[in-house]
Amino acid sequence: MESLSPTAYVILGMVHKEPRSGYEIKSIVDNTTRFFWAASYGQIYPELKRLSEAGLVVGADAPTGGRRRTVYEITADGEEELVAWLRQPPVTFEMREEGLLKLFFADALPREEVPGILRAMREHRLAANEKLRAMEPMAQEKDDPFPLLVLRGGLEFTEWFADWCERMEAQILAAAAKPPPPRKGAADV
Amino acid sequence: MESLSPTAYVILGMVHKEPRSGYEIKSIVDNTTRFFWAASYGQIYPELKRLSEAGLVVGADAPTGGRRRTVYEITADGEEELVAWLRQPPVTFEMREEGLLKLFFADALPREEVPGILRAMREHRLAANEKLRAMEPMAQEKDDPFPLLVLRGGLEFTEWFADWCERMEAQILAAAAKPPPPRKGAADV
DNA sequence: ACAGGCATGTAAATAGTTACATGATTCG
DNA sequence: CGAATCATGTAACTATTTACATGCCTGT
Repeated sequence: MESLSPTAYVILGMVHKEPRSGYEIKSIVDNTTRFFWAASYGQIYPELKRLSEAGLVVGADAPTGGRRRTVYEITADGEEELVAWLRQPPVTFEMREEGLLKLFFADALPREEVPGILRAMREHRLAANEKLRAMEPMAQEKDDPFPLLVLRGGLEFTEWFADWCERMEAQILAAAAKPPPPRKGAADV
Repeated sequence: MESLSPTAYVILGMVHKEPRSGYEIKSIVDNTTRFFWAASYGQIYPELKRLSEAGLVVGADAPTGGRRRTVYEITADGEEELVAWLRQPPVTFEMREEGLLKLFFADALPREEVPGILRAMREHRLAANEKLRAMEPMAQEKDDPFPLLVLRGGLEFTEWFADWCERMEAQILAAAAKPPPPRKGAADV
């Protein structure tokens, strides 16, 4: 059998506890794992079909009124596949942070514009923090402790990051205000 | 003009200070921005061609011995484009962390196997931290302070994350050792 | 009646990685 | 001489997003 795409495991994990529809999976992902693993309809529906063909999930008609709806349940094979994956040491770690990239190249910008980058980054992290905070009550209700643990990691991370932005902004501001130490290129002796 | 791909800006930023070859750009990216913005040959060479056609960079033959080599220099238009981009508020923030995903689904695993996930995550962060540390002297030599600032952010981040993993592992271990509080599903009255 | 949410799906585009082909130079 | 590194480039593949099409149901 072909090896599964990373998104396949998100789906297997999401249908592990109870059968769910593609739509439900998407909305749960958007409210939980999206901060460290996103998935779109364009991935979810085709992947459900593939998983179903591979016998790792089974779909069942579960219409709401006259609205057609298919919920997918994990099979024994799917369960096995999920657990085998969970046992593999995690490898993928990727980050794409446009703010850090801009900061990295900030020398190309007039100094007084640099703090704005950090301010914008900080605001993004604070906004993310609030979204996570809003989810906390939901996660607390469940008897599964791990989503809550991960969520709190997210809270701590966004707080650390926002704080770092603040400190770096202050540092740059302080450096700009103080006597300019030996500067770029020219020997200003 | 078509809007540029995100990777295009990495390239513009990389050739901003001095002309560089595609090969050099790749190796600098691999040693610096890759932690928050990676790029492969498959992106860099075609993108250099596009940027060149758009007049944002100009290529010049600069062979090393008999080995053909093209270095690209940024043009006034390219400079303008880069600065305009730097002034836009950053938007992209993405993370894909297989470890957190596994932790999120860890309820599907026997409890005693969960700390292993955190241990593996921690080791990855510590390894990344060491790589960053090895780069610090290089960054310190330059007169541009921003790459160093970003690098130190990376150091702090990896340290925070490694520490979080350690604390969470301890917490899980402690919870497992202590009297098991009301547990999953069954009412064990 | 209409907005908004539920629900499934696909087409097209964009992004990005991996692997390979090719060939020169340098260093041990 | 052979390995590593410098150097450019492409083809094939995988991943992922965006936007759209379709249609039902619920609440106002």
